[in-house]
This record gives sequence, C-alpha cells and structure tokens, in this order.
Amino acid sequence: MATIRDVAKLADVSVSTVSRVLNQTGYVNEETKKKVNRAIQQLNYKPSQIARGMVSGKTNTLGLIVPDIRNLFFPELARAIEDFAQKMGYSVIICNSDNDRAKEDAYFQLLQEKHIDGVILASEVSQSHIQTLQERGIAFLVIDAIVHSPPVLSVHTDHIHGAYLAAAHLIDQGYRKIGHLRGPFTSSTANDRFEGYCLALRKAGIAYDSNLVQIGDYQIKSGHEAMAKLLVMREPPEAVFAANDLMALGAMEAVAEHGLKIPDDVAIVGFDGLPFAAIATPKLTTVQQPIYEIGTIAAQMLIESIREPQKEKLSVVLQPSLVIRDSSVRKGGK
Amino acid sequence: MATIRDVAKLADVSVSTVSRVLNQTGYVNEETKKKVNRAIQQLNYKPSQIARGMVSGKTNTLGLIVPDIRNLFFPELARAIEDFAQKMGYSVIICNSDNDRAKEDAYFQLLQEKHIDGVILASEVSQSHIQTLQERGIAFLVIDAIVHSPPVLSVHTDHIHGAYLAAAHLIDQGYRKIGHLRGPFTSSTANDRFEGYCLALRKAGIAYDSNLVQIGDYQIKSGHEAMAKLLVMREPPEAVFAANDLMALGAMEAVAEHGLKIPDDVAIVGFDGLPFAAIATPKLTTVQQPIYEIGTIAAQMLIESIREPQKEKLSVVLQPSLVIRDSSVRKGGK
DNA sequence: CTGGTGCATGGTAACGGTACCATATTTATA
DNA sequence: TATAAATATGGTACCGTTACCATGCACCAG
Repeated sequence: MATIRDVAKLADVSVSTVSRVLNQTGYVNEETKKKVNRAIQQLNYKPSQIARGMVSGKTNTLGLIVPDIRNLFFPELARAIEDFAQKMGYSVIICNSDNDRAKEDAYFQLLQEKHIDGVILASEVSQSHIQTLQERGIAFLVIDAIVHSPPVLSVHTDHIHGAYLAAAHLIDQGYRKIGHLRGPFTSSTANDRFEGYCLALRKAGIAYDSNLVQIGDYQIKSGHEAMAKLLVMREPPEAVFAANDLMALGAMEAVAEHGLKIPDDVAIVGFDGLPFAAIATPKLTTVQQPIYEIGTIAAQMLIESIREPQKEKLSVVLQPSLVIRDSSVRKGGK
Repeated sequence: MATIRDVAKLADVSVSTVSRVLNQTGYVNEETKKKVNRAIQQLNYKPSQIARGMVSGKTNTLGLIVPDIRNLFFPELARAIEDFAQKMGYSVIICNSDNDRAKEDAYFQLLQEKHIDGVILASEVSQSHIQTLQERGIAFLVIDAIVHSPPVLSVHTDHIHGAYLAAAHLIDQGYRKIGHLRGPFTSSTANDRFEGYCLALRKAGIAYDSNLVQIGDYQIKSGHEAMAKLLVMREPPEAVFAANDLMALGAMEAVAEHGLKIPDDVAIVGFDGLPFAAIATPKLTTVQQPIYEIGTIAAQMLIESIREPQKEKLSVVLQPSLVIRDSSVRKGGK
C-alpha cells in the first residue's frame, strides 16, 4: 500500500503539501494540487483511516447494539442507521447482545478498545454501561429505553399512545370485552403498551378485568399460549390486542386451532407494523412504528452529538399510526 | 484514556515490560507482572486497537456486503457470521449494497481505507472488485456467486439439487403439469434453480413447456404477477415451484385472489426456508437452505484464510433439504 | 577465570498520518 | 520604499503501540 510519503516523493513535494491537498486545508497552488492528485491516482493511494484515527482519536465508526438482528424489528432499524451513517462517512459495527450481560460487557470492552465514536443502544441498557459511556466520554443514544440518570440522547415511539389507538379502535368497532396479550414486566415498552390499553378502556368506561390480560415474552409461541388461555375461558374476549405482531401471529394460530375465525369470532390487533403483518392471513391490523425513521433520527442525533459534544441531549418521541387491515374489521359490521 | 505509558509510569517499569505483560511475550518476572496488572486495573487501561493496527496492519475487523439486510435471508446470515467472528475476536461492519455499483464502489473504498482484514461478499460480485481485493491482498469469500478467475474462497448451497428436490416432490405427489416462477437471468442462483427444475422434469420423462415458466425478480409482487399469468392460461398448472419463498408468497396471494385453494387447486413449493414459510397460511413447503451454517462456515473459512494467507482457497457446497408442509400435500391424496 | 546461556528489563525506531511552526516569495498597502 | 498580509511550501514532533536491539545479572561449564 502506498503511503503519503510515496505520494509526496512521486509528486516531488513534501508530505505536508500532500496532506493539505488531501484535507483541503491551508494554501496550495493549483498546479501543485494537480501534480499531487496525479500522483495519488497513479499510486492508487488511499489515506489510512487507522493513521488518521491515531492522530485525531476519531474512527468514524459507530456501534449498534441490538438483542438479535434476526428479530424483525432490527434489520429495518439497522438499515436506516447504516444508510444515514454511510452518508455521513461513518461505518456501523453490529453487536448482538441477546440481552445477555456477559455479551454486552464483551462488546463494551471492544467498543472502547476500538475507539468507537458513538453507540446506539437498541438493546436493554444497564445503568453501569451508561455510566461507563459517560465517563469515557463516548457519545451514545438509547432507543426505546428509560434511563434514570442525567439527560441522555434518546429516541422512542409513543407506545402508550400507540396502544391506546389499538384498543380504541377495537372499542370503536363495538367490542367491549377486549383482551390483552402483554409483554414481560421487565420491558418498558410492554408496560407502556399495557398502560395505553388501560387508558382506552378507562376512557370508554369499560372496567378493567385482569383475567383478560395474559403475559407473554414477545415471541410467537407465548402469543399462542396466552391466547389459548383466553379461549378456554367461559366467556372469552371477542377482541384481543397483542403487544406485538409476533404474539399476534401466535394468537392467530391459536384461534385457528380452536376452529374459530378472525375477525368474525375474534378480532386481533398487533403492534410494530412488521412486513409480515401485511401478508398474514388474514391481514393483520397493527400499530405501525416508524422504524426507518427512528433509525434515521437516531443516527442523525448521535452523529450530531459526536460532532458537538457540548450540545444539549435531546429526547425525541415519534408517533406510531394505526394500520387497519382485515383482522379487526367484521365484514358485515358488528 | 490511559495509555501504556501511564501504566508503565504507575507500575514503575518501562513500556516494553507493560507490552510484554499485555501480549504474554518474552520474559517478565511474576512480581513485575502483578505490579503491572494492578496498574492496568487501577487506571482501567484498555490497549488501543488503533495503535496496534498501526503497527500490525491488522484491524480485526471484517466487512459483510449484502444487498439489503432487510431481505430475510441476510439477518440470519449476518447473525451467524457475527457470532463466529466475535468468538474469534473480530468485529463485523455491515454494508448494504442494493446491488448498486456506485454503492459497492464506495464500500470498497471504505474497506480499504479502514484496513479491513477480510470481506464476505453475499451480494453480487463484479470481476473488477474481485481483482481489487486480490491485488490489495485483502482476504475475501463469496457466498452463492460464481467467480471466473483463479481459485477463490466460496460457500454455496447446491441450488440445482435443492430445486430438483422441490420439483421431484411435486412429481412425486402425482403432478405432471408443473409451473415454475423463476428468478432473474442475471442471478446464478435463479439459473441453478431453473436447471434443477428442468432436471427433475427430464428425469420423470415430462416434456419441458416454456409457457409454464414465468420470470420474476425474487420479490413478492413479481411472484404475484407471474402466478396471475399462469392462472389465466387455458390449462393452468396444478403445481408451481417458486424460485424463492417471497415469490411463493406472492403466488399464494394470486391464487387466493382467483378464488382457488392451496393445495387443493394449486400446490406450491418455495425455496429458502425463511421463518415466515412455516407460519404462512397454508404453511409453505420449501427448500430449506442451511443459512446459519453457511454463515458460520463462511466466517470460519475467511478468518482461517486471513491467518494463513498462503493456504489453499477452498470451495464448500452445502446441501439444502426439502421441508414438506401443507402447501404441496393434498389432504385426501391426489 | 572466561564465556555462553537463560532471565529480566529498558530504550527507541518504526507504523502513516496531521498539526504546528518556520521559511520563503509574491502582492497589497501605507 | 518599507512593511504588512496573503500565498506557498517544507520540516518534524506526536498519536499509542510493538519489534528489535542493548544491557545487566546470575549461573554453569570448560
């Protein structure tokens, strides 16, 4: 690999001059500039980002920590982040944490050793890792997570409002006995979505019935099981709001197994707006999260914060929207 | 950030000694080692991978070029690669090429500037990029692609055999008039799958009928359109082998729109074995690619090749398997 | 007693850039 | 015409490591 010194020699100038041409700083004569560029071309010279990083302390690299890139929410998010980052001259290293403390620790070690400029945390966040980042002065941003310490960059969806829209839609369709398949108590999004569900009921004057709320873990199987429990009740709900699309899908399977029809016997609404919701049978009504937008904004805010560290740490909330499809609308009306 | 000099000063030894402790090279007295480790702990010192890269020319970083991480095949692949890489001390930078030449060029520029140790190409590969990598001495491996130049590391699925399994299965079910929704001519996997389809027909003594073969682009919509064309024929096929699961899904939609039932009126088989195939309605019979395994083997081979560049460049072929579900099996038999 | 060998440690030149200072030379300004 | 300002270029320390060489000491064999 050619170095800046090779270029300097070939162009018969000093390394300083080459550096100036490269970075467009200081004064360089037009003729000289051409000479240098010719040499660069000729040697197919590419400045080493490692050496640059050595001097500047910057690597133009971001870390993205997700639980598992295979979870359908994350490829879309990763794509958005990568798109924006690439446009701004950053590359993205992906880290699958599995929400596992040991793995996270290993990644944090790595990100520090590699002098990553910033991190997007789309996984669960532990207080101690946040602290590490703050102490080390590494820029970071959390997605959909609650952080108790001082102001921190964050982006989230308004899960409460989204869940409210979902439940209100079912109420609007005439249902009164509405079940909810909620996510784990440890998940703030699950708690928010549950809250939105309660809010809609309260607003409609419907009494909360804890028997209608089942707990799952955001996976298909748990949705299946939770729904099965509801279906064996003496008076099962006629409509169910699942806390995410995966659980909604599991619920749909359970309903089919019980020989019931969606939406005629049971209406179902999901949450997330993953692509498969549109192609499920029947097509799933769901609360659409603006995933790509979340990713873009996250990347944008993070990069801004890297470039102007003293700037105020903002928190952005995005609104989801209800996408009404077949799974929640009876053909002949209620 | 503490440097090796800070550690040396605190431990009252030379940087050489600290370096020796860090890398476990040369002689270091037990006592001294302890003293140094204590200093490292105390300062929370992490050796800079940038500085190390500066000296060694290695970055312990891999590039993964995919068309689009949102294509369901790739998250699984990426996860496998990342898992193995992480275990071996490498990080992975993802690049979405969109099979776009300009974007690929930009990434290649980047990977060179960042001194990436190796690249996995799961996107289309241009001859000139291969050449660049070879000239620069950057290790690389291609997945599911044909490379015409000298031996190159590669992993692929036996698409011909997989497609053969799919078509043979339909023949086995008693179908004789079997359609095929193929992928683009520019895709070697599409050509292979088409070949496997032809092979099965030939073996069963069924004449090839070009009217039964429609072309798509591996997306849902094209599967839908291609299937629609087949359904309006005077004598539409009773069974269709779609070149991937996405097109199979589109085909299923088209069948439903025509008021026909799967598998009673039309049997369908897909290819890839993506998660949603198992949860589609009806559940889709498909040729399962060992995606995670492909990724693991790819990462393993690439890292080996980085560490021993002179080693022979191997080509590994993995066998897919047919997963028979509801979309291709008539309840009462044919 | 001399010299080789194993152990332990230190000093310092790279690696490939950038930043900063020094030194012309030309041009504009008082 | 003297002097400042703008233009153009070169020299080199430094970023944080590692690799390599040098040095010193203890021990043992000849």
